[in-house]
Amino acid sequence: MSITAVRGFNDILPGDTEVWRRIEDIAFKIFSAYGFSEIKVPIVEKTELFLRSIGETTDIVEKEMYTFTDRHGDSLTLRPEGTAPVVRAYIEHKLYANPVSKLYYSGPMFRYERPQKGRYRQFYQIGAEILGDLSPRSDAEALTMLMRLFEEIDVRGAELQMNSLGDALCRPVYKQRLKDYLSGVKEKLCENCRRRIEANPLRALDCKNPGCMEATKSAPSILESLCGACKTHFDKVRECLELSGIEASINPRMVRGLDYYTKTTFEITSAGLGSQNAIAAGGRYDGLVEELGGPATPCFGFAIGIERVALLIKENGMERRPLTVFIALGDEAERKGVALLKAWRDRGVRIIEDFSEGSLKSRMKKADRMGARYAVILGDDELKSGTVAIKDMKSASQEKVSWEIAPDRIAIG
RNA sequence: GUGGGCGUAGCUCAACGGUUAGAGCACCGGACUGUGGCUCCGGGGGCUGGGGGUUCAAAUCCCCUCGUCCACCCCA
Repeated sequence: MSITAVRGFNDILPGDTEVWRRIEDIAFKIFSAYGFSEIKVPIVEKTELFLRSIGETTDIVEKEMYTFTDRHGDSLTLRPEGTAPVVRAYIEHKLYANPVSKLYYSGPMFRYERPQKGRYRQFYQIGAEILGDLSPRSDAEALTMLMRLFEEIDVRGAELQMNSLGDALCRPVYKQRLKDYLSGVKEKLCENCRRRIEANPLRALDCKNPGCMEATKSAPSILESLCGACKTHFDKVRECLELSGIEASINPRMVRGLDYYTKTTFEITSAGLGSQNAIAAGGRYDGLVEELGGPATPCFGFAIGIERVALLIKENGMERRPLTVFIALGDEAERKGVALLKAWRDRGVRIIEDFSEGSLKSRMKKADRMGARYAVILGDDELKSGTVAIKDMKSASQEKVSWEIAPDRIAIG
């Protein structure tokens, strides 16, 4: 058996790469319009960064990280998400000297999970972070930008769900109320959720076990436990979204898997992806920068799962620049072809030569198979007259054109 | 990490435990000596994912393993 790729690590092949390229191009264009700049951060970070940001008791940290010791004896980790590295860089380079930093990134993330459709061990995210803006309008603006992106790349049926997780003031109070409630219905909960009462009570609200869903039906809602500041913030976000014409449904049971979130959290899902249906998610993390050693800085950020978005728009026909296949007949034509191709490509024409020696028939067939828009034939007749025969593969019409103007003809589809 | 389905030609899939594992599409060649797509004819392709076991006989049954998909868990 020959060597294969590592489980959960995929090759993205031509056909798909065009879709990916388009997603990235449109995202970057829209982000730029909203004033964001690109940041590139390393794929490997010190393990401690993720322990402190994501949370030591989260699933990601406890069982999904690619952690190893390097030759120097340092514990390093392949980044499982993009926010922590960006925040690290923000602090390290003192970007907080600026009034606000709007940053976006794109690249691979790594989590040791069981691969599934739309879930791989190396997966790609496009993310954006607003650092240094406490206004609820920046939450709404980021969400508006995101929904605009999905509209532009033609993702159908993207649904926005939101929640607020409160802050350091009101979340602990709510957590206790929820713990008390859950303890009261402990008998009806699944084994998993019983453990959650102490470890992570919010998770119980998210459980799909029918018994748990029934038992938590009348559990206290976090939205009713928000402190004044958090409530005002959440209301403002909703108002701004409405003003932007963005529909959002409120889901007080939606919980995030990372510890650093505060106030607004959200998830955008799309039908047709099975159970891995979140195509983007994120929220506010007002405490993270300080937690990692920087000045207190309110932030909002999100990440998009490129594989999942690519699955949704795969059907859309990708337009490419027209391809031309060059067919030279005979030694002299081949020599002339070398010079012509060089000159034409320098002018930006997308053209490949068919170097095979089969019959013209078979070479035409090959050109057709390669998806050529045009076939350019250079034989004895054309050599004499300083022309090439350009065959339009769609209409089957053919004309002889001088070497000078041929590249203009085949440049257009 | 748990439970389940599925791995046969490049692709989609056939083949009751029993000849040399087939079909469609794709590919290559010919009919058509400088012209593709349609038609007809011919051809090449497979360690049946891998390893072990049961059997006179395994693509088929059993075990292990790898991969993939679904659900759970979790998440983008």
